[in-house]
Amino acid sequence: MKSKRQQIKDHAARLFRKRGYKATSMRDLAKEVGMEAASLYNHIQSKQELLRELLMEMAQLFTTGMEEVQTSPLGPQEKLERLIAQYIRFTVEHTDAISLITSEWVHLEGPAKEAYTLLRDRYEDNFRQVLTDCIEQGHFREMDVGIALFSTLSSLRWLYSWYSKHRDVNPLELEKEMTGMLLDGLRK
Amino acid sequence: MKSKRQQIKDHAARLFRKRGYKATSMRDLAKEVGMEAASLYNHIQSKQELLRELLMEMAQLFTTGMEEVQTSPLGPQEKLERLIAQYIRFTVEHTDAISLITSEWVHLEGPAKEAYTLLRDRYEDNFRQVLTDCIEQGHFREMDVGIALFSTLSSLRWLYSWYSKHRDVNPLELEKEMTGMLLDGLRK
DNA sequence: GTCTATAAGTCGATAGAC
DNA sequence: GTCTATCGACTTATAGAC
Repeated sequence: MKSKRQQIKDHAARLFRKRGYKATSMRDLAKEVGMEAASLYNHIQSKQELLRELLMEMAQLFTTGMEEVQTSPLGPQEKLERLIAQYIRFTVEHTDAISLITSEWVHLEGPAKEAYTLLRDRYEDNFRQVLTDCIEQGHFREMDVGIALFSTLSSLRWLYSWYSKHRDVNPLELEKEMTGMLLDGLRK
Repeated sequence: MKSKRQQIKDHAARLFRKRGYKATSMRDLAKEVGMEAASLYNHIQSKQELLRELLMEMAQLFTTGMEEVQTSPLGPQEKLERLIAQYIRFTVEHTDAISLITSEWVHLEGPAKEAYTLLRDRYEDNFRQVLTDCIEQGHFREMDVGIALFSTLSSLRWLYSWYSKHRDVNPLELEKEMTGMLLDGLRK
């Protein structure tokens, strides 16, 4: 049985994804949970706290995941494949909360915003390093690493919007298709 | 010399991109333009009108662009390359307004929302058909067209966020890199 | 722990002087 | 065409009864 606090967070993640943080009122959220807006405050401190916790939990997920891959004895190409598979798994398991890391983080206030962007930038730096290693090993084309990183992460970041409309797809099949797309492109 | 109305729209596009439609107040916008909020209403009807016009202009741009490609005598692969190049050109020329088509369209109200999503869905259907033709011609791998479409458009849709931080890049170089990424992937 | 009532502030938009 | 002043609705959050 989920705590009422967790139920509120789950509904908040879903509403923030569908309408955005600013366009979701505490009255909207309360209605979804099945109580009055004032009652929410017996379980949470503020609307901002909901956004902060949801985003920080996802940032922590990615940080831990990156550490696991980085400390593994795998080669760069296997690390990249592992990172892609990991991103897809996170998206399947936390579709609503994952969606917030793409756009809603801009509504973080105070020190939380800096803490969040620090973790995000660190993740991207590590991801970029894996791509650089892949190129240096000679298995990947000589390319602009910045564009390759942006293009790869864009596909992964927007997977949630596709997945939320195709929840029936087999995650393993999705992983195979996405990895093929990113590594080998569209062309035969 | 740009009309004051156009100046307001340009500033609105930039603020909507940076903070989002809901988080941008008419007082914010007025300050950027250099007047009081009430004075904006001598040039525009409403905040919603700003979003509607910005989005509909972009939708029209893509609709016309797709018609040009579809009625051309090119083969499917050349059509795809043309569509990618076109998307990149639109992003370079209208970075702020283009950004809105990715996420801010959800804040459209009334019939405009349906009119917008109709144009968007039609564009995506045509794009999907080009991909399908590419596969049937045998030049492309056998793959899930839905995932290929989503992945390709994700990279293109998020180009604006990368480009707004790298305005110095040569658009032709960008086009070459992006096309290579999408068609041939990361791997050599 | 949930409710009603409300505080305190912001929002989009308008009225009317100049 | 720009301003000041303001309306009415909506916002997050709190106070206090039960």
